[in-house]
Amino acid sequence: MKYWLLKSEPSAFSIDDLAKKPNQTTLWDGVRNYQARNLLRDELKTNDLAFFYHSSCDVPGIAGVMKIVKAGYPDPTQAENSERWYAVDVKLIRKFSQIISLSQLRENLKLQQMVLLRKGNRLSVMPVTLHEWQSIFEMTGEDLC
DNA sequence: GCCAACGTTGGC
DNA sequence: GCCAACGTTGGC
Repeated sequence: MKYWLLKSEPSAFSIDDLAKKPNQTTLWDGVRNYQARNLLRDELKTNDLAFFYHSSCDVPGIAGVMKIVKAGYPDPTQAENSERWYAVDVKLIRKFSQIISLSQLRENLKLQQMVLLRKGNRLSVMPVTLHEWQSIFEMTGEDLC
């Protein structure tokens, strides 16, 4: 099993929006970047886990955890009959009691190598190592998923 | 609103 | 293939 981080602007779709979806499940669509697309199409697998990251908002950071419940398939929001862009289905597993803010993540020396924290990073789908996953759960004080 | 850092486009 | 111009992302 692998670990991921998926970004969304909460003004467009937040973790609370996901919580309101039937079965707390939705498709993660609209990714229009080839590197992120390749990960969605080829690497994210059913039962992988992913952080839900809130970007471009008052407190950017990690809001909770999702599970990939359907691996990559052509994004139905693109022009008809194209297979250029891909989506996955995600299910909410847990909303953290508090956002793990970007500034907190930057302060954690164990996360210095995290893709999210690298200068200029703009990927909306990115891998998270097991070590990083565990370190972030230590920051939450919650039980590991 | 600003701007750095990337990604994409399109002329050559 | 190069690169300038432009568009987007996303933190601040």
